[in-house]
Amino acid sequence: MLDQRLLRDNPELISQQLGRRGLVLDLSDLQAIARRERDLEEQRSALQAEGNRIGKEVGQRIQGGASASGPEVQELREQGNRIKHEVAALEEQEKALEQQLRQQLLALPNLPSPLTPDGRDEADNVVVREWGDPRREPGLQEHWEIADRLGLIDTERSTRIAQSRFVTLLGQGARLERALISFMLDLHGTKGYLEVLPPVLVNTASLTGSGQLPKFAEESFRCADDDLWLTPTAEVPLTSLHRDEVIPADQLPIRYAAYSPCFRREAGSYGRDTRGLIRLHQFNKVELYWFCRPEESEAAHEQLTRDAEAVLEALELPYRRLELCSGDLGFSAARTYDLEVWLAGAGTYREISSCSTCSDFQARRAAIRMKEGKGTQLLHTLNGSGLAIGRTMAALLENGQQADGSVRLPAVLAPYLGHDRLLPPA
RNA sequence: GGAGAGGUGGCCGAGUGGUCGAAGGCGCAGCACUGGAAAUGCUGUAUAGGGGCAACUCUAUCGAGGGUUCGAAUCCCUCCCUCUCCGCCA
Repeated sequence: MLDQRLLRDNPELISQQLGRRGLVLDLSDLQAIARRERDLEEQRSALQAEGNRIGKEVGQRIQGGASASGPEVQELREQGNRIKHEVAALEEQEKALEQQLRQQLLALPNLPSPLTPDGRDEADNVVVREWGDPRREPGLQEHWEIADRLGLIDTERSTRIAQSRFVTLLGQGARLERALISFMLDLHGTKGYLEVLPPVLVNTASLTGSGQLPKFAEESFRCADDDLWLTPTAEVPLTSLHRDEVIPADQLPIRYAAYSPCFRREAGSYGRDTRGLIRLHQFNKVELYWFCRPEESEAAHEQLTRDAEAVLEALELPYRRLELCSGDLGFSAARTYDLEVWLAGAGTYREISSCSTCSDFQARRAAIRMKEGKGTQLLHTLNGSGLAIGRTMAALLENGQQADGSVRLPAVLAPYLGHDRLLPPA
């Protein structure tokens, strides 16, 4: 959420910055609402002060011996009553405005960072760096073909169990998935991340705090009988881990690495990536998350991204880092690096991680502050995949495929699997 | 799901209609005392929003929302949450 004070004082700045995202907004009405709300608050609190004064005087007079039903006390009571009603009327208006304001503010995305390059859409994203040596031989298989051939996944039967866009992992496939989760959590653990296994059913407040609601309700699965949703990413529970808290500044930065299954409706992507492990309603992910001081967030963003890249490098997967342009930023992000892994079979790079700094946007929504000396201030939050497990497996299969039909796996996984090669079933 | 108990400041804990943002204690910070420390003493120590250059000041907040009242932490209603016991259960 954006700062109401900024809205009151400088709505042009907001429109201009959101303009970089491609939004055309006239915020003068919203500004008027914000100002009117503040004026009402002023009026109301002055009236309340008067009411408090009268209440005290009544008490003093009665205790001083005046009759509770005497004329002067009676007069004060009537005054008090009148004020009470006026206050109630003002409060009603104020609440209505407040609600309107909040509702509209919650629907506005974050301001892009000054460091975010301008651009319309993904075509304007900037390749920042490339790592590794992509295989480009002809005749390489795509991951679902390999997975199918090696008996790692069963897509068809998953439809029977659930729907399309679900996958069941079998045998070596299930083991590899589990190994990747463990490997990533272990790796991040050595870098100071605290491992977290959060609830994957989250309430509305949690989804609102991290920015998925109210705008993107159609992207999440909801439980009909409860105020609970299936989380689309561990970013949601991790943000709310500290919702409504004031954190002593000397405890920052706080860093978490969480494994969770993630659930997404993938509305509007019919027909895209229908095969394999790329786009599923349920997938596994290890998520990295930072809470830090505002002045640290830029460096934190680089570090978090490096920590995600370290996974790809350890797994010997070629990748490139993109900096998203202003028009391609996610709702809560001020600045984002996407990591794209090379898929040798498909012959393309595919997103495998998205590392964002959200400035104080989520912190304001979720009321997460830090305390240093006296007074509190909003902190900054950052998140990034480290990494999406299914896409990692896809990359390992495509990049590691061998002429003999086996798949060579990176050495770092051997301790988890007991071998470094997937062989076709005998 | 059934029965009961309870939700007060960073923590513990008083407070059943009147000047209570809230006694007392602990913790924390500053000062004094000390060679230094402990102990002791004094002072201070919530959050949000508004006004003010500032000192400061106004309003709200005792789980949440509504009600009674001139006035509510205290009374009434609804809801949420926590704990204990029973049932069920991985």
